[in-house]
Amino acid sequence: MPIVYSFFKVLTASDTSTHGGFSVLPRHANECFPALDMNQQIPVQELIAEDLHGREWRFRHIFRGQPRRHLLTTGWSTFVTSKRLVAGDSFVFLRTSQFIVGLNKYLEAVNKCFGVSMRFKMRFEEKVSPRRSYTGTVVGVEDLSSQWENSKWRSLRVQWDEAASIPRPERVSPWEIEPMTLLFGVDLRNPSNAR
Amino acid sequence: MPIVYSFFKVLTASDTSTHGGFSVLPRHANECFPALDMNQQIPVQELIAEDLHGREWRFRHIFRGQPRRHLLTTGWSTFVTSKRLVAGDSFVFLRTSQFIVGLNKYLEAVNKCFGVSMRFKMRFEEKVSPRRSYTGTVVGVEDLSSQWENSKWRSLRVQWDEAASIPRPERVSPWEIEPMTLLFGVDLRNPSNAR
DNA sequence: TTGTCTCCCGGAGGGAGACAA
DNA sequence: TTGTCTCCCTCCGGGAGACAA
Repeated sequence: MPIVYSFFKVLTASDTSTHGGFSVLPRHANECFPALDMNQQIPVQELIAEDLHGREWRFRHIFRGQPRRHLLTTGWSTFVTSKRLVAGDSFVFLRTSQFIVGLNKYLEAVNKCFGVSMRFKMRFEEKVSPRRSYTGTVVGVEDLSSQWENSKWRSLRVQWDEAASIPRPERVSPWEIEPMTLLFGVDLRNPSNAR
Repeated sequence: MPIVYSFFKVLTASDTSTHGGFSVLPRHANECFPALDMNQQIPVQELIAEDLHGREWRFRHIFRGQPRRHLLTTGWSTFVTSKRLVAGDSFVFLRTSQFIVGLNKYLEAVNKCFGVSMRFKMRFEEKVSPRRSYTGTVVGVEDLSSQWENSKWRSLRVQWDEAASIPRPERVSPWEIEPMTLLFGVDLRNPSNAR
């Protein structure tokens, strides 16, 4: 499982003030940001981040001040006003991770209410398989682990229709699959039926 | 019928620019604004106006410049940005008038769709009558005049339940009255029934 | 180490008269 | 007469190091 680099900080009054930017703890910057070129007198780079809605945010990441520290300056204040952040709010930074799912994607998936015996289709990347998608049936809905009750993460036990040469999971998350419409037992999207 | 003082102007580029205010034609200012104290070197006063949503707007009305002219300065630019006015838009100024009805009040009233035989209640001002409200029935829905087709103005012909010592109109506008709920013929709001 | 303060400077914009159509 | 221009000056706020907890 890949390591997830992330940090989290409760915003201070200075972080959310109109005068200046956001100060980053050195450990956080080292772990989570691309390395700065420390040969420069004042090391600077542009960071591009994405929020859970898929919107892009650009921040100037600079290492300056006496003593030296990591700061996010240009771009930070528009982020603060746009998100209406105030001192005391929390700021979470992640690079990408499989545990992060777009909010809309998640809400859509949860709305579909997958249940036992429901038919579904799941896409695979082209690099992984020559076929784009495989079909199957939900055969169980249960927590993956008692440690994470009511988590939707890999909550669906599935049975695949056909054998395949590529490895496919026995459990999937609702946002990984698409439900298929059934009408009187005839699967309208099944390729064996005329379209 | 009272005289309605009003003016109307197509906004110029200067009126909507960020630099400066709104210039008022002298005739308009004389007819529609309270008179300025012309003994002052630079006559100034504050105008308080209300939009159709009932929201209050304050403008500084000043008579200055070479040659002298009437201007609305402080408060005008927030009005422009808030209403998203641009050059070419029209600006209408009225003092109060019985023909001006709040937008929400109007929309609500139109939504109620008054029809013949509907029961209603109408409030009167305390100065006019010791009773606060009288009930009646709508007996006709028609244009007040063929000159103003589909106007809701006094479009409802009504019959009052009881005689009263005060003069009451034979025709009312939808926004002047309130519909009363009827259930199996029992008027739930009629004072003669227990509440 | 890191939050706050203060200073500096540039841009936005209000408010004034100049000026011209 | 009245729309536009330009100038002036204030205010806001980003961005820097100073400083202290």
